[in-house]
Amino acid sequence: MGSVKRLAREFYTRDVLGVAQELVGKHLVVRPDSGPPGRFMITETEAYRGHEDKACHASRGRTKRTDVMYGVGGLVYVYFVYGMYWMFNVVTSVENDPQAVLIRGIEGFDGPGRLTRVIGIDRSFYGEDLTVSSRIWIEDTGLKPVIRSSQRIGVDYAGEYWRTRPWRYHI
DNA sequence: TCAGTGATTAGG
DNA sequence: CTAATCACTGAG
Repeated sequence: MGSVKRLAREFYTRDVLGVAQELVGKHLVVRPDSGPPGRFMITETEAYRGHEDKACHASRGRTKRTDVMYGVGGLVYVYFVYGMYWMFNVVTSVENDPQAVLIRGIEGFDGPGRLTRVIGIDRSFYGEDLTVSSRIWIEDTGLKPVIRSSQRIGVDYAGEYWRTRPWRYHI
């Protein structure tokens, strides 16, 4: 699936703070089993930055769930939470530096659990490679929206310092 | 404000 | 094996 606008490896193998900001305004493309691909502009993201970040799942080490975060940037990290919701994340940085961007909103659908339901992302996307997959990828749009930042949502457990990092980015 | 819902994880 | 936790959502 060779779209010329598909983001390549170099986009993802950078620090998560830059990638999270630049993903806002890009197009997430998801291909259902049959029919045309769905395109959704990313409107909100959050950065989770490796072992030291107490809000990041990888701060408690490498487990079956977090394994993909230790892979190369551009892989998909999906996990299930609260018994109902799939969370969709994009792995960033190089191998063994477990960073990821949580996609929190797409145009028309705010909320990380809502959007995965709408666009049909589930466990089967775990480990998918956005740079080569025919099911899911991200495209450049040329847009550079004005971004605002704020504290991350739902990470009160991480303690004062990590809870207050302004690593949520949105239009 | 708060219940629902079940995978994941740490601990015995 | 058990029990606590959880990067959430929608109803009231």
